[in-house]
Amino acid sequence: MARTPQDVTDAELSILQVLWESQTATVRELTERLYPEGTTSLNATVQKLLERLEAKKCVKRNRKTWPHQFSAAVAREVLIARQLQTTADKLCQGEIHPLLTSLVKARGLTTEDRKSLRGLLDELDREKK
Amino acid sequence: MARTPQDVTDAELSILQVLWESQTATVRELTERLYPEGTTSLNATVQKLLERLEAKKCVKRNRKTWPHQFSAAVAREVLIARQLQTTADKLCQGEIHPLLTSLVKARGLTTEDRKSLRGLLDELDREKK
DNA sequence: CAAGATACAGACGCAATGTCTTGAGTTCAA
DNA sequence: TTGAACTCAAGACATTGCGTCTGTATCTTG
Repeated sequence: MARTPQDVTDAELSILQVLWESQTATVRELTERLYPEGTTSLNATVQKLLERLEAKKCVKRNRKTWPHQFSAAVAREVLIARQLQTTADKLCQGEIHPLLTSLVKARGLTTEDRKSLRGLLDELDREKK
Repeated sequence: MARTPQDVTDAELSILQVLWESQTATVRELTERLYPEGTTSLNATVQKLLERLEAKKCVKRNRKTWPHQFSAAVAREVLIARQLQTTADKLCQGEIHPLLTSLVKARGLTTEDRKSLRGLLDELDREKK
């Protein structure tokens, strides 16, 4: 049973989190944000993580500027959707309905939440008609 | 940035999948089911996986019988919920609403699905009044 | 008791992932 | 223009997770 590598790893995700709020950032900025007390070698760490994110097409790099400017190439929503699909594949043979049921049954769904959900469902109904 | 071990690994999950349908099984039965062509050393592999699952309280072992009988100690639904929460924690600061939105917007939601969802929401509304 | 099966403890090996080293390229002030 | 300081790039390294295997103790049955 071979192991399946992660989509986006924890350290990589922490980088994306920053990029999602900052739009754009340099290696130095990211390092300072993520490892305020860190040594300078962590610059290389961040650089490597960015390199891997770029390979996964999760980050865009602008090589025209100096230093390079990095920005997110995937929205948070995309990662969420991807992760949900992975969960569905592993635990429900790809079905997403069980996930919905689980979430709806979970505590922490406010009246507001339920209302907005209904709104979404209504929209879908109208679309598919 | 330390790595976070997985809740239930892939190989472990494959064991649970079998237990979920069989209710109960021995090491031998599990091995034959999961590795039909396998060598006998895989018995030890399965044994080890069961041992780890037991430590994680995902599997119960009946030591009164010989050979031991194993059964699942967590329902699939629990793992689903746990996994969803993990996703929410990593990507939405614990909020589950974004997950719902993502799922509802995803393709593959039939009219039936939407109807049953509404049913669930109605139930909730009645509960909370 | 002997033989065969099962249980258990520990070790092994590979791959994933976070980190670091080194050397080359780039910019800019003196 | 040259040197100092910064950045980039490629690869190596260390730790750990995880699937697998070996060896030995323990149990059951004939």
